[in-house]
Parts: sequence; structure tokens; C-alpha cells
Amino acid sequence: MPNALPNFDLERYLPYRLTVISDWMSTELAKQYKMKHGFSMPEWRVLLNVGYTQDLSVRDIEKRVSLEKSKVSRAASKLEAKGYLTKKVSDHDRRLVKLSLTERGVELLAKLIPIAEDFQSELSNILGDQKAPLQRALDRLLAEMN
Amino acid sequence: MPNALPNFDLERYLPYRLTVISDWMSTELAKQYKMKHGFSMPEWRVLLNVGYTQDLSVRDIEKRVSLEKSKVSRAASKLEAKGYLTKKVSDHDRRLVKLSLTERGVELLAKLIPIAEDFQSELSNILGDQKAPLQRALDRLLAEMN
DNA sequence: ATAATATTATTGCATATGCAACGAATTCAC
DNA sequence: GTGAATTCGTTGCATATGCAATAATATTAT
Repeated sequence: MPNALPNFDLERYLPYRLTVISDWMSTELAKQYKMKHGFSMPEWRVLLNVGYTQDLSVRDIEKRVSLEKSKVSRAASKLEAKGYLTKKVSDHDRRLVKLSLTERGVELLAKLIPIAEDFQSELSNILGDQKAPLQRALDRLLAEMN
Repeated sequence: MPNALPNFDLERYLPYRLTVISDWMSTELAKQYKMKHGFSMPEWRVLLNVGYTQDLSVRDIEKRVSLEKSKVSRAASKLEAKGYLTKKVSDHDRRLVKLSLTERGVELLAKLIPIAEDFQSELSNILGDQKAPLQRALDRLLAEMN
């Protein structure tokens, strides 16, 4: 079986490693807030963004959190159906939809944030003094992405 | 609108940042080898693993590359249909399916590897001296995942 | 040896996703 | 100002995904 393949070290291959870790984190987190509150990851991201910046549009969120506009749109609709946010056509530009959390949405988010913070704390414990270098490397990559 | 939310810095939130970067890398890579050869990411991973270790089972791959067994199974079936690998029931344990690349599969993989390497090179250029610290941090996280 | 339990790969099915297409609104070119 | 081109959000549709259920085989306990 003469296998004429060039060397390749998957274990050190960055796209692969990042995917594995990122999937793991997402799954772990999803377990926590999905099990408890029935949210998908896109819904969680939209909720979070609208919570911290009022009157975001679908497009704003797409840019800010790298979430496809169709995902944003559908997540927003689900959140609206559940009564956590409202959609309102913008006065300045009637193509835009302004998203805002309802009171219920704010209450929910206030409950979810601590779960996210706890997870970040766990990660900080695991990483120790490697957290800062990791963040710096991610800064570099993100800067290059745009 | 008295917004009683705890502080939360999404821009520094690790699960979010890793997801964004990992999605970006996967999409970039997918553009390259999907556009050119019509492969999904799970197919690519299976191809790669089977290429470098003969007679892997679905379960082996699931463990090695954190790919759900149903994904592995379907990816393997597609690769088989395209003539890039073969399935064979194991003699020792007839529940297991041994996956092996065909000659065509080896040839294909030999073409795909350089694309992957080029991408890693780009990433290395972007990261510069931050690559090693990044890999160390990923080592730490991966060690904790198991 | 037998029965209960566990493991493996596949499949069915409900849901999620990606991408193109669309209608509505705006901006641009001239 | 008019028509072309662009932007925005939604939706349709084909495909992908996640998870439970299944059939086939192995392992374990008694």
C-alpha cells in the first residue's frame, strides 16, 4: 500500500484545533442555557446584543457577531414570539428593523449572564497565565479577518 | 428604560471569540476545497484521518476528531459513493467497519493537503511570534476537555 | 450456556442551516 | 428627476445536523 502522501500533522493544525475547542465550548454552554431555558445559540447572541445596545438592526447584529442575517432574522422572530423582544421599523430608513428587548427580555438576560460569566471563569482557571496570550493571539486573528 | 443588566463584555468573551474565528477559518477553507472539489468539512476530516491511519472505524474517527458518529457515517458513505474509500467489516469485531482510502482517495488527498498547508502558512504569517503561545493555550484547553 | 447489558454503525425524523431569490426601500449615476 | 444599482429583512428550498431509535454483534454476570 504505497501511500504517497505529504506529511501532515492534524494535531497541530490550527483550523482543526480551533473548531474542536469552539464546538466543545458551544456545546457546554448550550447544555446550560438551552436545557434550562430552551434557547439556541443564535437566539442567545441576539438577546445579548440587543440587551446591551438598543435599537440594533438585523444588519448591525450580523456585522457585530458574525451571524448570518437569516439566522439573525429567524432568531429575532423566535424571541419576538416568546415575548422577549420587539421589532419596529426605523423612521429614518424604513428598510431597517430596530430590535429592542422587552422587560421580560431584560429579566431573562439578567438570568443568563451569570451562566456565561461562570463558564468564562472556568476557562480562566483552566488557562491560568495563558489566558492573556490567548486573547492577544485572538486579537491578531480577528484584526486580520476584516 | 432602566436596564438592570450586569456588565458583560462580549468582545472579550472567549467562547464567542473562538466561535467567530473558527467559523471564519472553516468558511475560508471550505471555499477553497469545496469550490474546487465539492467536499464538505466532515468529508474532508474523514478523508484526512483515513489517509493517515488505515483501517479506522467510525468510532475511532469520532473520538479522534470530535465528529459525531452520524456525521462520520454519512461522510464515509459519500466518500465511498464517490470512490474515494472503502468500507469493510472487521474480522475481529464484526460491529466495526474498517475504512480505507482507495487509490483515487490517496490521489485526491495528495491534492488537498497543500491547500491546507497553505492556509496554515497564512495563519502563521498573521500570528507571527504569537503562534506558539496560542498553540500552548489550545493544548491546555484540549487537555481539559477530556 | 443463558440472559442481561453494552457497543457499533446506520437510519429516521424533526429542526437548523446556508444560500439564493424576493419585495420594499434607498442611494447612486446621469 | 428618472432609472439603475444597492441595501435590508424575510422567506423558500435543498441540504446538513443532532439526537433518538434500531439492528447486529460483543461482553459481562450469574
